[in-house]
Amino acid sequence: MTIQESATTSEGRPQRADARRNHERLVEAARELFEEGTDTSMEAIAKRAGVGIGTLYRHFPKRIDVVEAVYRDDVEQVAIVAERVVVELEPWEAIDVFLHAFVNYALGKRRFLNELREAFEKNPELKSASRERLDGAVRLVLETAQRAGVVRTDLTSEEIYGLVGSMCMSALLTTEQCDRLIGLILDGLRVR
Amino acid sequence: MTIQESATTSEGRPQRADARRNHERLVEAARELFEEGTDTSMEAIAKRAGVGIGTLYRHFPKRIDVVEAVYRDDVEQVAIVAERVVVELEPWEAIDVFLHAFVNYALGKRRFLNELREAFEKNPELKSASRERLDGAVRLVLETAQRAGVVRTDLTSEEIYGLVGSMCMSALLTTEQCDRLIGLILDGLRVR
Amino acid sequence: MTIQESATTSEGRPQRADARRNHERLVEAARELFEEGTDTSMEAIAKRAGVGIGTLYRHFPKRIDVVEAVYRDDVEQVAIVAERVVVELEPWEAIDVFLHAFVNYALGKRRFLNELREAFEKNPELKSASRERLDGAVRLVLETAQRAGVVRTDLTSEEIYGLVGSMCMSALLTTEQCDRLIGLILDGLRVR
Amino acid sequence: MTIQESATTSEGRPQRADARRNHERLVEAARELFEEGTDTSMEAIAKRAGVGIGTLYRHFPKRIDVVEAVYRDDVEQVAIVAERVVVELEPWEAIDVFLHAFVNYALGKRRFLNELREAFEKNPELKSASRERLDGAVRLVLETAQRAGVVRTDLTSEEIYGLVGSMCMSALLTTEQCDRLIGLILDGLRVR
DNA sequence: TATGAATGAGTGTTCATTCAT
DNA sequence: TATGAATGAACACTCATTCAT
Repeated sequence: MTIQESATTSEGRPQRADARRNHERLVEAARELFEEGTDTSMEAIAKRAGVGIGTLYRHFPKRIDVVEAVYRDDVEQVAIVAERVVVELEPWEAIDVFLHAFVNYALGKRRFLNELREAFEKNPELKSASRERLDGAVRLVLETAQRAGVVRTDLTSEEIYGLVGSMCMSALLTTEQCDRLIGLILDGLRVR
Repeated sequence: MTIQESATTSEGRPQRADARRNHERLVEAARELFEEGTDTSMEAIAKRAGVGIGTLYRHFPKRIDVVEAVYRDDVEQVAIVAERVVVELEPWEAIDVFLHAFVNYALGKRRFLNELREAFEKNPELKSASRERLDGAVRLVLETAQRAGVVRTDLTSEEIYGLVGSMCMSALLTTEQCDRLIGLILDGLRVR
Repeated sequence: MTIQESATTSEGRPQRADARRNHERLVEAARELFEEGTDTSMEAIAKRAGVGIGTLYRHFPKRIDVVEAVYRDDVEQVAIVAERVVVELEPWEAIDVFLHAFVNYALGKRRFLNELREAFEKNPELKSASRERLDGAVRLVLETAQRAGVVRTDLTSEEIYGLVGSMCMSALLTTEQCDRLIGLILDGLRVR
Repeated sequence: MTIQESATTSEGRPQRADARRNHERLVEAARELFEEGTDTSMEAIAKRAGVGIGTLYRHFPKRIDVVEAVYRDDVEQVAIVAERVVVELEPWEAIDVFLHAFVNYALGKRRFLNELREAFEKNPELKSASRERLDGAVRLVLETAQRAGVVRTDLTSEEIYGLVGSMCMSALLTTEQCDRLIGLILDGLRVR
């Protein structure tokens, strides 16, 4: 499901098949553990990925590099969903499905926020790049719906993204409350 | 600004002046460090408060007790601001000032979220109690403005609270963006 | 049951009734906690005795002073039992009752051994004095029985005392095994 | 002197030469410190073994695991002595040498008792297994001597073991007294 | 190259002891 | 005098990171 599936990359990322395999496994393992929230040590990540701690460090020299890799992959996956719903579903259905997917997805990041903030501070490029990618995804879905006349036009993707995304991050709302609020937002968006 | 200023409390909180002083200092030190986000060890809190580590532990036997104390105090302060603006300012000004105060305030909690979530899990009473207090504060301001006819009546305090509060928690929004979004929300609330 | 019941002591021990009362309470509380074995902090002792930690330190400036006081009191109590059985019971019954009492008593000291050893090292007088007192007690019972012709005469009190006392201290024997072994020893002692 | 000298073990103990070396060093260091009795912190054990604290924890995740390892090794060594004297010495000499060795050995455990008791409570298997091993060792020596007709036959290994072993544990007996008492016991055992 | 053993600074927490009230 | 608040050294234990095999 990830996007970097080519065997070689310009920046010299893993060539050998097993190395690439390990890279993916590690990101996946880290994602799962970050979502579970507890005991996310480097050791635990390596173990869950089924490799030695040394191998983890070969791929990601610092802990924060793991955080960054997970987040880049996360963003990529959301963007891919956007691209998919736009071509596969009706405009309104697309935005409905996308927002709920986005919410469900984002909810898994709650425990990950402090690490993420740190990653942003150390590497501002990460923030701007993923920001753009996410904005693009939301805009893609939103503007398609707006062009089809099913969604209000006085809202920017950034505003939607800000409200929805941040809402999901709150420690104060339950999953159910988030879903209900999304319903409210969708109601507000719809042209009747 | 805190509310418990009487020399004795019914629940048996510290009576001795120096003990009360230390208690306040510790909460204050903890709040500052939680806002700064990094290096929030018990040692650091005690040091910033200017007391020995043992004193910190006498007041708060577990780390999570510090988190809880800071949060309770936080909630109290927000509620107090609500009560103050309602009597001191015009209805619309009150809601405007309150929401911006709330936002500025909540922004300081960003780094504090994971700890807070853990505290909620360990002590559900903390969540419900502070939830009620906050809801009450927001409702006080909102309903006053609604009765004065300056704010739409089709919104509940809970919705306001949910949107605003969670927005502030996002790692993805800058302080400036939050302030701008608050402006948008206020615009949406106003009866014109 | 303790022996120092006079209101004044040559060495300047507590004069005031409440102080003496506290002293006794503290020793009693400490004994109970040492037997239970866990969490025998100075704080816990003071609490169980119903006094403040400061009061504990007024009576016993160092932790080891509590250990010493408990042990002196222990020895005294055993000696008193010896003196009592000798006058109140038949010779054989006396030794039988005494040894079982001694065993039951000594079993409570198991968790106390390391502290005791330390006390001996810091204050050799404690060891020799209590040693003498205990030896005297055992000898009193033993020799009375020997003179009455119901117990073998080729054993010294020291040997009895060594075997029985140390047996009780073992981590390796259960209470039941200790009782059984005492039976064996009594069998061996008896003149038939 | 230890028994596990093969490079690999069935249960997955450390394979790497340096790891095995460290394991042994750590047990040895811990034994020495437990015998000395004071200041037996994990830090002190690691230091004495010449490794970092992390290495100690890699080998023994909890303090009690060190206690257990030391005790298992202790028991093993005593058993090995028994097996050796039985084949290398005359029956009476064997029992004489063995008991004195046992005593000297056990005396080193005095300061170790409370830790040991805790280990027994947490892991009853430890108690039963080592108990069996020790009983077997004593029985081996005793029965060999009994079959050779040099020792009384009306004593079980358990009784010997109970008396001798526990005697050594006493805080109240000096090393010399223990040796003397062993002499007495040997006298009592001998068939004349 | 992959592995996992080694490292040690850092963390939460305890507790004997001191001292202000 | 009795109280309990304050102190800080010490402890068991964790984990990111380095390095030998």
